[in-house]
Amino acid sequence: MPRQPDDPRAVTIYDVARESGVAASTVSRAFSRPGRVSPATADRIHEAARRLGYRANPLARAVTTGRTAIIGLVVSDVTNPVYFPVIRGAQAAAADRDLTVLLTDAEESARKEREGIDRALPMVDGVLLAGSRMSDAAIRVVAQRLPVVVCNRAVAGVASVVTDNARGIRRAVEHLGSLGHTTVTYLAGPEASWADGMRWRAVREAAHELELRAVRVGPSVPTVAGGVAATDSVLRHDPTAVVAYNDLLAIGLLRGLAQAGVRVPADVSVVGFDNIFGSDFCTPALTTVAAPLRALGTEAVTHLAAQLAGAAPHAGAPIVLPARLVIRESTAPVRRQRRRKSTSPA
Amino acid sequence: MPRQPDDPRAVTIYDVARESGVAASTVSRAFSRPGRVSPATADRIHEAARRLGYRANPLARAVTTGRTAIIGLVVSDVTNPVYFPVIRGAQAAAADRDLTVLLTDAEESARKEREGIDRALPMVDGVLLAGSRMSDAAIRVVAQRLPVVVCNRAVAGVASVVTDNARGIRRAVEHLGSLGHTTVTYLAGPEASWADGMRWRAVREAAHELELRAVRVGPSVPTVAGGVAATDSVLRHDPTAVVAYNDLLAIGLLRGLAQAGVRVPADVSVVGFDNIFGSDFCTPALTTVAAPLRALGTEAVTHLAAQLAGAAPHAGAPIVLPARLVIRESTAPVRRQRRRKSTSPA
DNA sequence: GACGTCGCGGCAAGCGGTTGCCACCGGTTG
DNA sequence: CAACCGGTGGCAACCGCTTGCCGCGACGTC
Repeated sequence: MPRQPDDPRAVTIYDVARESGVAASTVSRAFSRPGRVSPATADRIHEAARRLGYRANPLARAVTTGRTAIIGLVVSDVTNPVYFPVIRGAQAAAADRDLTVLLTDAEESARKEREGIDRALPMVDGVLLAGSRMSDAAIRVVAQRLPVVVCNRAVAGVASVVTDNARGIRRAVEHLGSLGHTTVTYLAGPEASWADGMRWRAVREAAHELELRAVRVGPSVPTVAGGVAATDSVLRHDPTAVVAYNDLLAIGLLRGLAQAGVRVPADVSVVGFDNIFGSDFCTPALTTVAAPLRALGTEAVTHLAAQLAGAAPHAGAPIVLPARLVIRESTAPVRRQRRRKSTSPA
Repeated sequence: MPRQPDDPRAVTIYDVARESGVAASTVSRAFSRPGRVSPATADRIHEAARRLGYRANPLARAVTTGRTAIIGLVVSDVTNPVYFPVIRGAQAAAADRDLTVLLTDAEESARKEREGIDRALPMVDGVLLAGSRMSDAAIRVVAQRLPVVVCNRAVAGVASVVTDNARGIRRAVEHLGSLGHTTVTYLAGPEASWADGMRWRAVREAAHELELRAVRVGPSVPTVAGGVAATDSVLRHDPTAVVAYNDLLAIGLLRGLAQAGVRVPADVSVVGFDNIFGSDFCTPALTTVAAPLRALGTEAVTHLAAQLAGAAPHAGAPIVLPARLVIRESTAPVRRQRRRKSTSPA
């Protein structure tokens, strides 16, 4: 690699070394091993570095230390608004620790996810799985190669941080109960989703305790379109209150319901989960369980960073973050009569 | 760096070399210089590599070649839904070319943007600026260090890909005109925004040609909250039709208008710009100029990749991508009487 | 049969940092 | 006064991969 004269290569420790009259190793130490060189020399070196505009080449560093200070963030679908706050939180927390985030979008495809991970794996120090299509086993495989933290999912042996699904759902069901609803219909998300399982279970348990009836419809793809599509099956159960797996689904349902001429919340109450962008300005504004999305991101990075620093993986029970119920306009007291075709005259 | 026995270092070209009985350099060539080694040896090497599970270390490669195959993607705010499709498009196009995307969120702060770029710069081959808070000059500085493509902004001397603001706005104004509106009110976005300038100018020109009156109110921060906040100033102009700088603003305005008791579209028509997630399910569903968001991302990456491959920067006129008008429910024929305080009893 | 040509593989010098080890130095300590 | 010691800085080997250059043998040509 002949160094052309017109190739303004970045300045290296060697340049700084020459400039400040010390050996390259000393320059290196001045930066990465504070205290190892005398204050006087350190000053001289830093001064020279400043003058020359020296910036350590993270790649060269990485090749020796094996650490890149990059963490991978895998999302199943960048286009899904739930991830925005998560990404932001992760990004911010990473920046605080001088880590860089490498985002990988799986585009809802297991193959793309695999490819993305393969591409990223060799250059990251750790991985944050925020919504992964991979199997637990596959995740565990990755986890034994490098630190991994998963979001909103529990994988045995891997650190994870999750929303308090149970409490959140519990609040929602209580809310519905207090409005006089006697049965709550759960509109399920994807079969394979850990969170879906948790939420449905929570619905059932809360309903049981509060002496309500719980019914489940689904599964369905957790998108607005999925919600629209699920409308018929939902209506078939003649519900007065439905709790959706997530906001996307709930918003779709809202739409489907409107098209079907069912009034929300007059005829049926709807509550979502996540409190995503848009859940406040859809019509009616969605009552929803607000997941601590941003916190999920920051918390996950915090734990990942701890692992990078050598801490034990904290692979026991997931770290759970509190959710809260945001009551808006899609829930209301149950009507007396059953809606639609209920021939009973009141 | 003593290699501990319990340190399962990744397998290197040396391992593969030993396994297949050739020199490391041959292994290297077998991978990065197809045709340079005989088919027979290449096979042997690939076979050995497969057996050993060899994966090239991109960092080590980067340190010699100076190319990382990573491109930086800077967004002013990951939380802004406009970026989702852009990110996805960029990501997908990058993956096609075996490039990896390093996302940097500026969190709407120039300082954070600077920091993010500084962190990313040394390890990326090129940068995609999709919404940058930086000055043209600052961008040019970056651009002379490495390939840069900007989105939705024109910076002299830097390649850029933009939405056809003029045509898009033109369609919107025509639409409004055909509905009988005689004046269109433009709710401006941020002062410093290039796109805002383009859009306002386009409104004015289109209005002029169609013999409509154009008025401008703003600037305002381009968020839902900003839209809500701008409601009063908008109403002060007693508008019948407003086109907002973007959907976020439009959605906020919709909300503010609703609170103020102004009916959309009966009393005033509203059109947004971008066609972001949510613009279809807000109430009323927003008529908006659909920006080719995903295409912006893919196109930008395409051009960046071309530059990486040595192509000239195409720094002339921006590449412009077509927009189209999506007519939904927030626009309608103008009412006869003026709204609000029009004491006419209707 | 001597000589170019060409294909293929190896050697070794990097790329920019990091780090184990050692040498040197001024100051303590016995 | 010698042995010792902690603080500093330099030397040189490496990290994993790329690549310029060379050599070797097979083949083609006059």
